[in-house]
Amino acid sequence: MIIATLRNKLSTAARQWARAQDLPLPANLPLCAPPAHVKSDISLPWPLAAAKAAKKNPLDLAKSLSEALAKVSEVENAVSAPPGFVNIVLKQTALCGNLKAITLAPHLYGADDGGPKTKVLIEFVSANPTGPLHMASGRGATLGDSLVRIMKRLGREVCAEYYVNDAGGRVVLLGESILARHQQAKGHNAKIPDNGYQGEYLIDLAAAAPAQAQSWDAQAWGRFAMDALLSSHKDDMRVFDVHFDRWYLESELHARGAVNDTLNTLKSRAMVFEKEGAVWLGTANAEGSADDKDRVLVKSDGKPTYFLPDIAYHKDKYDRGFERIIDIFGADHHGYVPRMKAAIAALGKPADSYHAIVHQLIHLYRGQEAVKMSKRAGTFIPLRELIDEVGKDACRFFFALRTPDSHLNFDLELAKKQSSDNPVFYVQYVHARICSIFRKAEETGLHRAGSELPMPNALFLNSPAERALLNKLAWFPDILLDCERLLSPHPLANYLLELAGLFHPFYESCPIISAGSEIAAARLLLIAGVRDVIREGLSLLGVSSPEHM
RNA sequence: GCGCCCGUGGUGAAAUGGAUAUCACGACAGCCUCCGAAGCUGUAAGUAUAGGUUCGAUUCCUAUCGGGCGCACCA
Repeated sequence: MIIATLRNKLSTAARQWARAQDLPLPANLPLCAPPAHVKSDISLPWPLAAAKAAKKNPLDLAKSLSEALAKVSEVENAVSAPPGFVNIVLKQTALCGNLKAITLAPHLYGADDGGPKTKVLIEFVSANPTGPLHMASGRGATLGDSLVRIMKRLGREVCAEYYVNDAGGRVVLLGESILARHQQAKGHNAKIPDNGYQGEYLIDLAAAAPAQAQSWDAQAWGRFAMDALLSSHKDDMRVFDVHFDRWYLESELHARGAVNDTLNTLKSRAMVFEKEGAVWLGTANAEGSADDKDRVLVKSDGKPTYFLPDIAYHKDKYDRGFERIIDIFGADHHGYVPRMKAAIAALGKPADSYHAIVHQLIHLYRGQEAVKMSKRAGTFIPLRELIDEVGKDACRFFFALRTPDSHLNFDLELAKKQSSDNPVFYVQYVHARICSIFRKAEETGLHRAGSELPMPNALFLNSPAERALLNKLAWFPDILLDCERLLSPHPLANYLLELAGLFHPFYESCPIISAGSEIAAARLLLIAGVRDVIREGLSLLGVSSPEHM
């Protein structure tokens, strides 16, 4: 946790310096990893930002600050660089101490940084149980699950939920659709409703129904299909290594009257009005409202829209004590965000307690041709097919590499063909290679399995390739904080790719088994650190770390 | 029409307003008697366009062009 330690020490030193200079105190001193051509471990751009307000030359500020920071015990040297950076080189002993700490307790590296203990609920996927999960759900699942893992490691109290829309008119519509498939299978001339579910998965599902299904009505068929599809969603998530603390059923809300209670709450807060026989949430003209329209809560036929139970569900999240609510949506639902924000405000909850992550959609191609994905029309690629064809690790890493904002095109045929080019294997290969080196070290008697490697002499691990690895390992905890701040695992995936990229040049230039025993021990410690950080990092992404490939 | 998101080498992506824009795939030229060649070394190639703000813009603002998505008493 050397970067976190340095952040504290450098900030303290900078505050003392600023006081002596009669300058405004830097609230937090941002530490950056320097660009490739700068040969230092930490870079501080702060003097550039502060120069204007202080009415000083940034380079002069940097020079003066660097002298103050050079006194921090972990700092080898601190120098100013134009136009106003402070570049810091860390002591070899400090980086080696960090390395040693990683290998002693890899699972604690980057863990619990003493940050906020707010209770967080992250809801994701939440696909309707009216068809198999499709490929696009893989993106939200990867995003949510990786984020939950990262935040848990950082010591946050976070729960993952999947909301299941198992109530309302969809049950009957699904039932009518599968019943038609059932009758077609018996040779009858049955028609799937126009707005029903055309997907061929209902043919197999109808065939799998028990004997007593002969007497079922559409409602019973719908119940049967929905149970089966929900169960397939659970299987898919298990295979994709995505964990939910709770599968929250919409029917639970109706069963215990939470939907009506929520309506009454909104009424008592004077957020509701009646018009044309329907009940509306008056969000259009509410002060500071996120939404520009009023929304129907109860239709003129007396039935609630999807929106009212959704509000009830979100109210329940707050009622259960969660202080921060994060919803993950695909871009096809982004229009939903303003109205949910307005609903949160209508419930009297603070606006900043609710956050929606909107990830862009995956556009599916077959060759040059775009394929429109639709569960109703049955034109989609099931997530399960993608996992089976490309592999869980490759899928998750592929999705984890991109920001939620990126629009990505996906050609399944290409993905299958190129799956061996997937960057995840580049990272996993480093892990397997290091494991192989340890096996070799044991065979040759250089190292005993399970024995502790000594703290290296400061004269070792000094070559550029070794220093680069030591430095990169030091930034891992900071990367996890970036992921939390950006609410996305993509900085971690990119970090692992860069770490792996630094290992291979080291491997080429620094032999281990054939080196002298002291150097060998130091290098074994270094690669143990790389191995551990890769394993920890991949596991946060839900990706395995094989010892052989 | 209105709103949200995105335009980065041939392809796919990265870069809290910071330094000489990073990585992988592909291309080209090399490297296995040597701890795993799923690897390494080197070369060529990039911020859609036009303005603006700034000491500094891939990043912020405006316009244009291109693409995705959304604008129900469906969910």
